[in-house]
Amino acid sequence: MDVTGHTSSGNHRGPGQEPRKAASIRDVAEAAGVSYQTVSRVLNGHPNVREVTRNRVEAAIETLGFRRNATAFALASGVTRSVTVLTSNTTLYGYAATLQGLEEAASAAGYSLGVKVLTPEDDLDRTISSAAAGGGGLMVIGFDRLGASALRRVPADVPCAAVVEAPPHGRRPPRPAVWADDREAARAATAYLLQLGHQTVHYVAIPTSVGTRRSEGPRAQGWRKALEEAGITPPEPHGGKGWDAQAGYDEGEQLARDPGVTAILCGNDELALGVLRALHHAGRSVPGDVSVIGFDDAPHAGFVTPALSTVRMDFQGLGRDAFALLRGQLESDYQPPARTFAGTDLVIRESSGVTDV
Amino acid sequence: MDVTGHTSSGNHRGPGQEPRKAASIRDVAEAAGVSYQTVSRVLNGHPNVREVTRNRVEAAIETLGFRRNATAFALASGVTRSVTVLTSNTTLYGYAATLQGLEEAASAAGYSLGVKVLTPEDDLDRTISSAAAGGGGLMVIGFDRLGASALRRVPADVPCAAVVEAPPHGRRPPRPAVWADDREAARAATAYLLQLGHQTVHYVAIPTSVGTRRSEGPRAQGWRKALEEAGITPPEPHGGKGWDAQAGYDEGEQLARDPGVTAILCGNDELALGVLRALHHAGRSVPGDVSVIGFDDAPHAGFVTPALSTVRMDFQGLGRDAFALLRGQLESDYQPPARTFAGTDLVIRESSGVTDV
DNA sequence: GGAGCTTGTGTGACCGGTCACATCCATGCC
DNA sequence: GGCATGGATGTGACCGGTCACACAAGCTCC
Repeated sequence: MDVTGHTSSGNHRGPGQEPRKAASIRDVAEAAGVSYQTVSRVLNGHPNVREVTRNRVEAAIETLGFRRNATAFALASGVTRSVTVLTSNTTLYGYAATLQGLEEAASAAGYSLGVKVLTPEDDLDRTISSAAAGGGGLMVIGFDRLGASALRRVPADVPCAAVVEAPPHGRRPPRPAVWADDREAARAATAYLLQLGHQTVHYVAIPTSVGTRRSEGPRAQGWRKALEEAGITPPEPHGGKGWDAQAGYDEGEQLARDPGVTAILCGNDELALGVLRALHHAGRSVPGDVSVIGFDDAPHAGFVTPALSTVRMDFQGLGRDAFALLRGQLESDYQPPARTFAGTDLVIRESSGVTDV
Repeated sequence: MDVTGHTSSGNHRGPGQEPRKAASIRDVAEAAGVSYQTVSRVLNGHPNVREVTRNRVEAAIETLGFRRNATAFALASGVTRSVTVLTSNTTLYGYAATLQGLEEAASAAGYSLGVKVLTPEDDLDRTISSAAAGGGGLMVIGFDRLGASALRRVPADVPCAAVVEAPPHGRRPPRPAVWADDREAARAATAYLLQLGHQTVHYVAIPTSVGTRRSEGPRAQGWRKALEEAGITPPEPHGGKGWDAQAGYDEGEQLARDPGVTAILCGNDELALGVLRALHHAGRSVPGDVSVIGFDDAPHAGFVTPALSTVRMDFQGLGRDAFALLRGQLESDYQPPARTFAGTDLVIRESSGVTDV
């Protein structure tokens, strides 16, 4: 079945009507019989305008359908109130949720939000430069290599804040940034699985922002640390090439073949879903034969069967905090809250349990 | 477990360095020993500039770290090349995918993209007005009531295009718009279920952009039509209050209690996931006892168990086409492609099957 | 050798707002 | 009555670019 859709592309402009230019404050001024400066005063709510004058101007604004030109305003006043988000992805849950937090915060502060999706093909420097030319600040979602390298390339004179993967101990990101402690979260999740009685825990990695080895991301580090603390030699991590369920399925097929695999930590819930599916196909029950824990707590995680145990992340909080950090650079009198955001949270559902072995 | 995160908010400005203003073309001109106009010519690749002069200017641009002020450019040239998307949601699959298509198209055409999330609380007219003040066009995602009413309120002189629910037969949306024929898609999906041997098909609705009755959306209409064509009186539709899995679960619990329910069409995949979960809890097997079909083909639909049969929608194509429609209004010499986009596609996986009855 | 064209470059006005300052007028006060 | 005060309004410059046009120098051509 392939049903074609429709498009309605009517030119919704009357036949005789000219696409006449938008009214400026001077047009309004003329219509109201005042100077353009008075119109400006009315627009900005300046107190020293007589009641009658104000009314006359407001009437003129109404009849002419005047809207203040934001471009001219920005140029003349030097106030931009806009930020652009640089991200390599907008649909994956972690990114989308961060973006949402960013948007909420920006909107609440009266900022407009631009979004620029980074692709490996385009010239990063050019992209950044044109995004920065807008005048406002830059926000970078640096969960992956593309985002991280974009962050590194932002010129020093451009206001910028980022949300990133937890940086290696003692190392600071190139710009003001916020992050969640997913290293510790991964450690705790792994420790929990060991405590359940599993001999070891396998890891299916997400791509990471740092290095090329898939074992280097903070989640992988936390997993490794938990194993080492328990005196277990970490097995070779899987994955690291993709974020989606298909990637998880591919890795899951391999893992399912190994009877020694009884516990799997996944870098995100999509991967976990794929792993779950592969285990199901291989006839291995979850959590009976294998425990699986995801990461991020995507909206559907609790509704698949078996319901996915996972680590909840406060992506929206991350977005909000990162925006506050940027705002602190943009407005000299704004003090970004120093609070650390709400952290991570291990949520146990059905996909993890005591091993049968 | 509650691990707090960190924020690194260092002021990455050296102690002695002034936050000195960005260089303008006149600064560059002075540094290169030419007039500002010559700098402008170099920036715009004007041919009539001597090789040596060009090099000198480019060197000055490099040393001063000059970036052309996009605001001033927009004001002076009258070219904006930016569009703002008005949407009530950014994370739900259909919205996110549409947004992605929009962004791709905008980016490819050299436009920057703004996003403004609509909430029931904020003043629509004010929001629209401030979004339109940017100068560029407006794109509205009108899948729901909020989006649809925003679309209706966009002033006639503001360039605008939308992606909407399929409008009622013969009716046109208030602005140039694109849509998928989900009415027909729902009809086909329902007909397929009937053909499998089900006596009737129940419907769990998504909220819709039109009217208040949950039966009025195009998907509901298609479902109803298929039943009527088969001489079956449509049962009362369920849902219509939410988009997410929890809403689906709530409706699924009710449906699970009714042994007469053997086939369920859901307004989206999230709802279907919730329904699946509720059926599972009630001990009714899918597709053995009940067939379930979703809508949208979200990324995880194929990886849940049982894999979800669903209707694939080309949201990205919708986004691209809507952008082309807007671009046609913004650039007088740009002719939007008249092609109808790729349509919907019923994808059968595991959650639908022949009834046991 | 000057008219006429092309090439390279500079000047002034303008886009649509804001800001600093000047002006006009009505008060209040001594 | 003279003067400081302050409210209401207007004027000119400016933000950082672009555009239209002027103009000088070099070249061709008759």
